[in-house]
Amino acid sequence: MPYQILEKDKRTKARLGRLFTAHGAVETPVFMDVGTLGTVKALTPRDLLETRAQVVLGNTYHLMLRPGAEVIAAAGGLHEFMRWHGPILTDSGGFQVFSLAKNRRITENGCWFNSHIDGHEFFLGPKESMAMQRVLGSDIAMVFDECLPYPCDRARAEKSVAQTLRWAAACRGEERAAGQQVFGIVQGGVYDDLRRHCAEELVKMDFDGYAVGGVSVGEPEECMYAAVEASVPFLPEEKPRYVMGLGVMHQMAECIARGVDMFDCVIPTRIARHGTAITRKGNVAIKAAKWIRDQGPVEEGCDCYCCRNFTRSYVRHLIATGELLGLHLLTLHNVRALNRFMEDARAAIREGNFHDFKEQIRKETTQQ
RNA sequence: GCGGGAGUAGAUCAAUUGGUUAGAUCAACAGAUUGUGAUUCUGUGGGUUGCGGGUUCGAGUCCCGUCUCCUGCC
Repeated sequence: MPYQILEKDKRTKARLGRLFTAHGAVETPVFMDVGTLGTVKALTPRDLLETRAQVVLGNTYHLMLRPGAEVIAAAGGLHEFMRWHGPILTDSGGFQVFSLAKNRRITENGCWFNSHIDGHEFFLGPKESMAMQRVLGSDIAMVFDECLPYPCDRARAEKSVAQTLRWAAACRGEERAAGQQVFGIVQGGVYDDLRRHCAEELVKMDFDGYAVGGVSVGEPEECMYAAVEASVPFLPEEKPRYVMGLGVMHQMAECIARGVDMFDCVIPTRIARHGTAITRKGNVAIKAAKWIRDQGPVEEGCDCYCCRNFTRSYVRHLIATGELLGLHLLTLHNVRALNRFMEDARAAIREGNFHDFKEQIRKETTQQ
């Protein structure tokens, strides 16, 4: 039994669970850190352990180009290569079908890309993606899908969903690494019936878990929740649900309340590198002048290494001068901030007051 | 003392033979960022063109004076 539900919230659809992987159990709801190129930018695996990170993401498209399958195979897989011995989830490259849309053309069996690095042409489809994820040896592999843009007309969405389903079936039929789970991905844009259809067809293929994809691609927030509501109810209760690309606290809380267990996002690491801290009182631009002499921590009450040891004044100085330590410390904080958020969310579910927790998060992080 | 060169935004520099509202890049400040093409992107503020005269319809630009700095020569 790879997924176990420990507790269900009464007022919302929130669940407390445990996902078992080849590299350990994951307490859900969980936020997973994005480490596209085999590193969560600016952090070591030791740092990740300290922040109590549970899962790290890798990216098939990017790792396939650099360093390439042979190098990672020679290292014995991604865990060994990057020396992260906890669970790894690999994205299939489906997001790059969206984010690198200028450099690719879709065909029946997959996608021709022109490398964003040197322009050379190469092919990535369900078969190639699963082969690469097998080499990576991730605990959870994602099916190769097409992440649809927003807006997207009905005809295109229909065609794309049909193709995503064909690709999902192809991925399902591929061989896996030892102990590797595979998750399907629900697409369908803003069209509820397409979402439902996609979810139901995926469920027939019997994946280990299911993701909601194609959200947070520029649509209004209500559309995002609508897409989750149009997908999650048609997924099996006893399997983990994962909304891809979400990392804003109140948005994750809303999704947890709708029965979602897993999230990932570049937000904490990216905005850290741009000088912004995630806190329970909303985002704080640490690079702002008003902190220039501030002797308080980045976030009051935070237990991370950055907040326990350094002042806003100092971290601001590091960011302002472009010092590497600034990127490191703020990344460390932001990663810890989201892990702490999830720890509190799990505690709230356990204690039966997740609804209030969610409302409080919304109120306090979105005020002003 | 004499000759030459240079003075323009906080910094480094642009600006056609004199011609619209003196620009650019850093810096500063503000905002974005959602399965990373991201140490990124967008925006804003900022000028007595060393100073004082003159010529001209019009001067950063030409002329005179003056100050400062750099450089060469005695």
